Amino acid sequence: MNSEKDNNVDANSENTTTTNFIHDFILEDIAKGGRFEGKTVHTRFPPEPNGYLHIGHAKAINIDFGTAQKFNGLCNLRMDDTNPSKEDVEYVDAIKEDITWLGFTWDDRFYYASDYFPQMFDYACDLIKKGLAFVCEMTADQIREARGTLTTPGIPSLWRNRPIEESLDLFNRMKNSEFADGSMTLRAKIDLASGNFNMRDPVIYRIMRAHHHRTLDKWCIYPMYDYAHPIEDAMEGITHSLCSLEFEDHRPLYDWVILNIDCEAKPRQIEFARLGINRTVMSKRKLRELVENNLVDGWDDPRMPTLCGLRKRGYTPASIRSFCDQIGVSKVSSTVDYAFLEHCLREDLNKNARRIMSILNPIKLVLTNYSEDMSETFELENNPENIEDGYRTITFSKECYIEQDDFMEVPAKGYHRLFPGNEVRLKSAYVIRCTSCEKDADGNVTVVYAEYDPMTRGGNTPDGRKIKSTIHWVDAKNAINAEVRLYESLFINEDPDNGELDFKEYINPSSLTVLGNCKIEATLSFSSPHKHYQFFRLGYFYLDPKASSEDNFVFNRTVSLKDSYKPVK
RNA sequence: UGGGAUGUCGCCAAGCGGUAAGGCACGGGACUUUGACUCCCGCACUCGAUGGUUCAAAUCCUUCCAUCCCAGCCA
Repeated sequence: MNSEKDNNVDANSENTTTTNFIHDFILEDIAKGGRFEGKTVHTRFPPEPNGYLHIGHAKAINIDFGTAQKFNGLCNLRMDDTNPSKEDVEYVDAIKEDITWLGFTWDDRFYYASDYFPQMFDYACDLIKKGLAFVCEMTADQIREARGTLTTPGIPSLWRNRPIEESLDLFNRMKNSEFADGSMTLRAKIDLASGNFNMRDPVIYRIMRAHHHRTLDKWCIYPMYDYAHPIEDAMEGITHSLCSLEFEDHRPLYDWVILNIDCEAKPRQIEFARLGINRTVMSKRKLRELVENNLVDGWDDPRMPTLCGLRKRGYTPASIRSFCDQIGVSKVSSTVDYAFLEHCLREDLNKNARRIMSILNPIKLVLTNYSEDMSETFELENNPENIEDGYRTITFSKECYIEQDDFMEVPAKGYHRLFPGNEVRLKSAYVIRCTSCEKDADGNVTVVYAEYDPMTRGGNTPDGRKIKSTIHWVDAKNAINAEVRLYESLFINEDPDNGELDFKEYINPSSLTVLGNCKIEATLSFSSPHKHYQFFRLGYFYLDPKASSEDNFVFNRTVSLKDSYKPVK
C-alpha cells in the first residue's frame, strides 16, 4: 500500500481549506498592516528537548506548520533548551525524527534557543541600564513569600532599587561564575501589585551550574522561559507565536519583553487549547511514570500516545494529520473522543491497506469430500477499494484454518456463520456446509468437518442462492506462523487524570493480549514494502519492524474493524 | 478571594443581528464474496441562566452561574 510511501508524503501541501480563529487573527493583522506590513507569516514549533513527542504535540505541530502553509509562510523548528537540567540530545534527535515522520519539513530553519544566549545576555544588560531589571539576592523561599497572594500585592525586594551600576556589575559577575547556585537572580522590575503573578518582578535569569548539552559548561546563568521565548521569536523574525492556553497569563510579560528590548520583529502570541483525548494521559510527567514503572514497554509501547508509540502501533502519518485537521482549533478546553482518532485511522487504512487472510485463534476445518491430494489456486484482489493494487494467488486444499469465532456448535440467535447444517462461503473459494465437529476432553472444538460444493468454485453460486456469511480461511498446508499483539486502551477510566485514585490505578489489565499461534496466508513476505495490512474481517495490523525478522513475524493490531454484530447472550 | 480565559447535541465544531453547517458516536434501513466499506434516513423549536435593546438575538447590553489556568530560580 501507500503507507510506506506516505511516510514521506509532503504534508506541506495539505490543509489549505480549513480555517480557524488563528487564521482570522492573522488575516486581520495582514489587513491592518503596521508591524506586519510586508512580512511573510512566520511561525515556529518550539519543543523543549526533555521528552518524547505525543499526539498533543502533533496538534501543535499541525497548527504551527499548517498555519505557515496556509499563508505561504515559513515555520521554524526550534529546541527551547533554556533549562539544561532536564534536557538531552537523545530527545532532539527523536523530536526531529517524529516531525519528519509526520510529514513536515523545516528545511534549513532548525534552531536552538541556546544559540541566542549571548544576545539574551546583552539584552538583559540593556534592561538593567534602562532601570527595568535588577540583581536580587533573595532566596527562592523569600521570593515566594514576598510574592503576595491572590488579593494582596507583593512586597518589594530589598534590592529592587539598587544602583544600575551595581546590578550591572553583579550580573556580569553572576555570569563569571562568582556566586553560588541560587544565591542571586536577575529580576525584571514591573508591577508588584499586578493581579497577574507573572508581572510581580519575575525572575528572568537564574544561576545554575548544570552541563548544557550544547553550550557545555560555558554558562552558569540561564534565562527563564518568559524572558527567553519572546527574544527567540524576535531573533528569528517570527510574526505569530502560537502556543497553548496556559500561556495566556504570560502574554503581558511576553509583550513587555518585546516592547523593552531593541528588536525589529514584533511577534504576536496567540493561544489555543491543547489536545485532550479520553482514556489516555498526555502529560510528559505521567508518560514518564508509566515508562519508569515498567507499566508499559518503553516510550514507544504501542499503547502510548507518543508519536513513536503510535507509529509502532501502525498509525499512519496521514491519519494523524487528518485527525489534527478535523478536530479544529479553538480556545475551549476540550477532550476529543478516542473513537474519532480511530475513525481517521480506519479511513486512511481502508483506502490504502492491502488485505490478507489471517487466523488469530485457529481451529482446523476439514473438507471431507475434498480429495486428499487435490490442490488448487484462487485469485484475490489485494484491495477491493483500489483495484489497481492488483491480485494475488492463494492455494487451497483439503484442510485449512478458520477462526474459532466463526464456528458455534450451538448457534446463538442471529449467528449466521458456521454451525452444523449451515452453509457458509470460504472467501473466494467454495461454499461449504458444516457436518460435524470434534472436541477435546475439555469440550473445546478442535476440528470442524464440512463438505464443499464443487459447483461454487470461486465462491460463486450459479443457482443464485444467497449465502449469508463469508468467512476467511488460511490453507493449512503452507500457512505462515505469526505472533499477534492485540491492544486495547491503556486505561479503563474515561479520564484517568481526574479519577478518585492515582491514574496508574486505572490501567486496563487486558490492554495487551499476545497471541502466539496465528496463521497467515502464504503470500505474506518479509521483504515486501507493505507493512500495514487489513487482516480480512479482523482489523488493521502492522508488521512490527523491531520485533519481526525473516522467520518470525510479529504483528501489532493497529485497530479493529467496526463490528455491528452483537451476540445475544 | 485577585487576575486571565471559556461556555452551541453524548464528543469535537461552524456561526460574527435575519430566524442552528459539518464530523464522530448512536439508532434505523439499502447494498455487500469483509456482520467492514459505501449509500440513504433519524439525531439541538434551541445556543450556561437571567433580564433588556431590536420588526428580528446563539450573535449587542445587564446581572448571575459553571468550568479551566495562574502564587517554579519549569517550559
